[in-house]
Amino acid sequence: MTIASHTKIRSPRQQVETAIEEMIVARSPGDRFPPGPELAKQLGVSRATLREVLGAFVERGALVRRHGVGTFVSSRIPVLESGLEVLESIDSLAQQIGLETEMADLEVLERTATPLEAQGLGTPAGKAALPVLIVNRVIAVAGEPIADLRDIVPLKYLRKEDLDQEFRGSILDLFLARSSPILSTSRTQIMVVSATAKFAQRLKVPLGSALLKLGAQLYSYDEEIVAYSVSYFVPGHFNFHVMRRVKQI
Amino acid sequence: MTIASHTKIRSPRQQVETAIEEMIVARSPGDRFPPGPELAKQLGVSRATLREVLGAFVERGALVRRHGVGTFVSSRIPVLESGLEVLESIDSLAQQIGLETEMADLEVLERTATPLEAQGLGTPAGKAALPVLIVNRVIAVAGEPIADLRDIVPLKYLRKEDLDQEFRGSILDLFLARSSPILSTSRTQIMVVSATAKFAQRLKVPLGSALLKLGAQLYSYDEEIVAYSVSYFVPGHFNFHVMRRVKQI
DNA sequence: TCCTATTGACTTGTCAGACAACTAATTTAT
DNA sequence: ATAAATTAGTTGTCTGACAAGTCAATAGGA
Repeated sequence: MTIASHTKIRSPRQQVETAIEEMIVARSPGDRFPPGPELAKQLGVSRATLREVLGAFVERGALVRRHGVGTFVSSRIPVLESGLEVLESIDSLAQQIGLETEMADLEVLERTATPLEAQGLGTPAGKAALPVLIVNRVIAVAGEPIADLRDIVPLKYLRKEDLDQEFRGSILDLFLARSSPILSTSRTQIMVVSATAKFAQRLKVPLGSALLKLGAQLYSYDEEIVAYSVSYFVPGHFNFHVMRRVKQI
Repeated sequence: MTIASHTKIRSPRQQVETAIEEMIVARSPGDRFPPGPELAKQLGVSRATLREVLGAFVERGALVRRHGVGTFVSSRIPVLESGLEVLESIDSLAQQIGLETEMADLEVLERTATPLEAQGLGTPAGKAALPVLIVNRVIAVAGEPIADLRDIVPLKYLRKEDLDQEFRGSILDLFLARSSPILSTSRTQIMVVSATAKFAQRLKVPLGSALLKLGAQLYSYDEEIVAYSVSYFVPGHFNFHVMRRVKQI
């Protein structure tokens, strides 16, 4: 048994993924990519592996491949990975566009989940009461509230003690930093609601004004729901968008 | 030169794609997929091609692959392809869940685009006036309005004469049926607005109530914007959701 | 008996090299 | 000049093989 190095072992696939991503951001929309065989050699990887990775970027809409012609950077992506299809914390989103966020009204408590919360966590109804950690807070920029976030996490995955003084308000970032549980995807429902008295007060908006509500189940790599989060956004501060592919017939 | 058959030539990739899709819907979440080599032989295709297609489904979150273990149907997809990441017309969406839709207040006109519309179509400002076709209508179910749709299409791609008596209200479906232009993706902005007097009247909702607004650029295969559409949805009739992948660090 | 290695079968991940299919520009023939 | 044929370059697909990971069964030691 050799002494394990502390550098993470990254599979060829992962290496190529980040390399391609860097190549894309370094190029302008419409630019040509090096031909497959050449790029594969350059990255020290087989063409098959390279093709699998390129295919993923095509699927995401970042690259366009044309049979017999070439591979090109898509001309319709202003900034890579800024859409809703990638799950990132509000903090890192704000950081990318150079915003300083503040956290207000933080509230952390442990209790049993309400039926609605249990449903959001995918627990079959009628089961024993599920103990959860509730993290509630308001995100503000320059003193102006822009979002109200509530995370519901089964105690199995996170306890009150795990939140140290440095807690910046993002359960997602916490999980990613601990790398346990390992996260994979999130299923996010998109809704609109009118501000109730409670939210009107917390977000400093008129009663009954329109809010964007996102409800998200966070899935671990082994397909467990590790968190259910509900967010309310004040319009105008974030630009959410989604790349949708057309269902060919 | 042989006489061309009227059956569309489908590449191995496309054939495998539909085959896999059928396999997924025929299975239950968590079910095991046949091992790669076996499935490849069964579909009459090489394992490399199969892997590329499977990778696309993994990227979409419909399948999960585990090194050394197997490939499984994702347990987090209730119905395949019902999320926002796939662009389908309201009609086909409604049809899938067994709803009969009606079209009301249809309005079709040709004029030049307003600056805002031109911007939505990606035309550089200050250019010559862009002639467009405007298609406006309300979608209703059982007499109850659920959405207000407006499509803005440059006359280059669609003229008033192209809309026959059978026009069902969906520009998307029309383009798909004509298969010209060939569509690829759509970039959709997600917003919330309060109903103005105009929309309150058209959608029969209280003035100032919350509406979900989607603004979408429709891209052709050669990356031209062929339509800009703005939709207003009355809450509660559609469940929009998005699968978001977690950005690993 | 119980616990711990080891083995082996199975599956996905990666590799190498080759050829087919397609596109666009160039060249040739009419 | 126009149209057809050629050619170079690129993506699409195929074949067969081996590496790497997982898991259960088995053998060995306490």
